[in-house]
Amino acid sequence: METRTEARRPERKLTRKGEQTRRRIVAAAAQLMYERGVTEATLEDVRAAAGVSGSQVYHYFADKQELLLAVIEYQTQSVLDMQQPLFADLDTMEGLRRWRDALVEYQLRLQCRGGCPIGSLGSEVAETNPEARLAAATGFVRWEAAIRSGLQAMHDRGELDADPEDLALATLAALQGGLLLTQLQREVRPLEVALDAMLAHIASRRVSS
Amino acid sequence: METRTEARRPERKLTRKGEQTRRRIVAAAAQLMYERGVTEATLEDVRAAAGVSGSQVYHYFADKQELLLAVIEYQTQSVLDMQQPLFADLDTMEGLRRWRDALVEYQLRLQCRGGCPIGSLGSEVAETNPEARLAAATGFVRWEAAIRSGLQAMHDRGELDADPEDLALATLAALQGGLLLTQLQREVRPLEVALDAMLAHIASRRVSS
DNA sequence: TGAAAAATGGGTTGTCCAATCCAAAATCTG
DNA sequence: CAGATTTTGGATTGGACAACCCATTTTTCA
Repeated sequence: METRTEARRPERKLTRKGEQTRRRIVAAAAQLMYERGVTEATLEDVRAAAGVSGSQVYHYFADKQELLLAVIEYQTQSVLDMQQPLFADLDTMEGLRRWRDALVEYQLRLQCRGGCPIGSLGSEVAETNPEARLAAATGFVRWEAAIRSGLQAMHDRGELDADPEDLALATLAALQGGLLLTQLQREVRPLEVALDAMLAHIASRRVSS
Repeated sequence: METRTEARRPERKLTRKGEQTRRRIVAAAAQLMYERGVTEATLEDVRAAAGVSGSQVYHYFADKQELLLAVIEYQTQSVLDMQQPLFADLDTMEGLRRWRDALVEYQLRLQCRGGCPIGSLGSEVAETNPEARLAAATGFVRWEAAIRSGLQAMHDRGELDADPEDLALATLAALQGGLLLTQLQREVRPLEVALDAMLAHIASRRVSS
């Protein structure tokens, strides 16, 4: 797969059916790339998993690269959607703790497999695919913004004596590192202690008014 | 590349020259796999980069999998060797800070490219290659142990009111997450704030005797 | 020093996979 | 409903790459 630097081709108009088929392909590709990595997920696998035939994939995507970019956006949206209900409460320690618990719980359900969908993709493409690297980086920027907004609210209420931007970025880093180690060790403990340490750090910066 | 679960073949005896050639192959493979990822680093590339010809690679390694395992061990050793001088001082806040500075400095020199050699390999192979996943996990266990021993010394002196094992694991997680985000964003800030937050957390658990 | 073992060179094979093509069926739109 | 457009099916091609083979040269060591 070559890295393309050209502009995205103009979106063709899709019928309802076409839209559905496209969606199915992206979802199947996302799943396979998550399970096996980008290079090991062949378009033949994607074709079969999506239940489409022959040239379908190339009818909706110029090449594997374009499909990959769609998958990165799809995974970013999925990850954010899943946490959406929890983001609203990240302006209290209780909310942060519920968020932490949910992340740990989720990894347990997955038996510590898979890691972070964005992080895994990002790591794989970072050095060989500038466009995809940027897409993953953008996903993380959105994720970080969601975390920051809770901490910012805490800060605005005068309850936090630290830069919310730094704290949010550090928290996301701890989460990513925790997920990676959890994935490799097949134990949730790395994720738990990483998040706990970061929450303790945040708590220690709280102002007892 | 298929995942082999069989036992390692008995090491053949190597001459001095053979030893050197093997080393060159592993070093070249490590570099290429670091730059391009495992699947994109072809054995033809490795052959050329190592300056060996034709069947050399298969003379020293049964298949790509065996070479990959050798590379993971090689990278683990490299990473630990590079930090060795700093590990000894991880029992003081000053030592921890010097370690932090060195890691940040190193990423700056690399222009934030490449990420962590072990983490990148680990992430790529985690879900498709149990043996390689285990090798990467083992590398991290060794790394964690090196960090822990400093914190353990602090704890043993009664200067640290926290579990050194948890702190070491959390610190490694923050480091890994920081490296990943730094690699994707091409800025050192994620690594800086992740490590700073963790050092601040450790400092906050210090006992002012 | 000479036979055995190890190292090297280069060619070959079979498979897998991204990408392309052409024609047929379904769907939309005036 | 009819012509245009979109969607689908299946077959094919061309290239890349892991893995294998055998002959030749170099090194070891008895």
